Amino acid sequence: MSEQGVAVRQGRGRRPAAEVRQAVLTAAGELLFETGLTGITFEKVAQRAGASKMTLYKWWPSPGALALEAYFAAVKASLAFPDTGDVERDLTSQLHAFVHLITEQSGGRVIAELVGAAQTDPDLASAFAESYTRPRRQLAVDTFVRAQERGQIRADVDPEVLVDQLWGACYHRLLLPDQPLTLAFADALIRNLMLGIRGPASPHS
Amino acid sequence: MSEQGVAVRQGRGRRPAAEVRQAVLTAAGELLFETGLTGITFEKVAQRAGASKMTLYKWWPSPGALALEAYFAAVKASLAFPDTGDVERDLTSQLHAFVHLITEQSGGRVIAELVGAAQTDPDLASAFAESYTRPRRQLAVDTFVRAQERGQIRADVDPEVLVDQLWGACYHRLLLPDQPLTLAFADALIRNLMLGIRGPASPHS
DNA sequence: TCATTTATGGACGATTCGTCCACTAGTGAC
DNA sequence: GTCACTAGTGGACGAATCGTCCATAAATGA
Repeated sequence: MSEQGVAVRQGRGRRPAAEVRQAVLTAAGELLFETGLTGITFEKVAQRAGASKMTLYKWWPSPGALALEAYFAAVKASLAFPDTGDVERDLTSQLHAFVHLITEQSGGRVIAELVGAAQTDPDLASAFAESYTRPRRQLAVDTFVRAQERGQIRADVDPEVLVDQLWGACYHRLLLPDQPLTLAFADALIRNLMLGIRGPASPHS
Repeated sequence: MSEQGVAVRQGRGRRPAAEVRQAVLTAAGELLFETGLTGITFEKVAQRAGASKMTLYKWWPSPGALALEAYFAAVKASLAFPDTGDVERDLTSQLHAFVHLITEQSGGRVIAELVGAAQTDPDLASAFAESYTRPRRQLAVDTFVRAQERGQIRADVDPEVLVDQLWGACYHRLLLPDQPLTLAFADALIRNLMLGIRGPASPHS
């Protein structure tokens, strides 16, 4: 564990690349959780890491890219999905874990700010899609496909749509907050999809 | 970049407040759709509107707040929901309209950038929630409540959750793009919820 | 050992930001 | 209609930040 605060380093000349890289990522991660994405500038990170600004400009295309890498280096986001053979159970535990992640302290705020910054930074957007959105979607889709093969979910349902109706709904409450993001909400999401919401008076198709 | 749209105005002294306000909102709206939210700074807007920077600082707390107001002034977002007595039809037409809005040219980009900026600007966030998120959610919830009274949707379903599973899913594809945001997607959202996705081998009844 | 590579501290111009000023035209009371 | 008050205008200013560029010196690898 690194010391919180500014790492003052004296001396000119070269430092081992691996050492610098680690110091920069650590400093960026600390700043990210302390001050949010706004606190991430090459200048501040370089100062805290005891590194030269020029080095950061050389290694990362933008502060956002650095923040993204620092975030993943810091949380080592566990992407593992359970597979017990029961979709509903697997989805519940996975969604609960997700809700915990983005509800706890700065976890959700950091993700929200990264998503937010990606809206005006194409490079960050593609980096985020590549290293976060796409792999996570794929794991969820795989879960649905397995459930379809087991007959637990109708075969004519598009798994990609389900991802948006479960995780997307959670992101909605994170990014456009109005209603609370709770475990009960996650349960309701799954229940609505599994059982359907149609009432007795609804016209059949 | 060209000088298109710059309103050159000469003369010192005072101008009527209403005139200035209109000029500022118009200029901000143009800039918003031309260059995105990034193009909205007090300096640039003031120059284009032929207004003084100080006036803008006096009237709006931040460029984001100005952009938000300019956006609504520009699009006069129609919030009207149809009510034909058939939920599924009403939801479909409303979701289609929404998909059109955020799919067409800059409409979606502007909203995405506003939501994005709100992640790091608390003032903009609350303004956005107040004038956009909350009223829109309410209208959707009202639709669901009416449907429940008609027996078209089960009474034990939380309308707020449905909002996230329909509109939230669309925002998900807008803000964390990976899969296309189409009318067919909107239809699939509604179908999944109305019918349910459970297959014959699902362990729960 | 020694030539090469590369990070360091520091400094630089350019840009943008928020504030302040003197000036003057619009506004409203009388 | 007059006149004092209000409020927007152009311009300028310091502060802060950005991206870039040095000369220097430590690490690297042959």
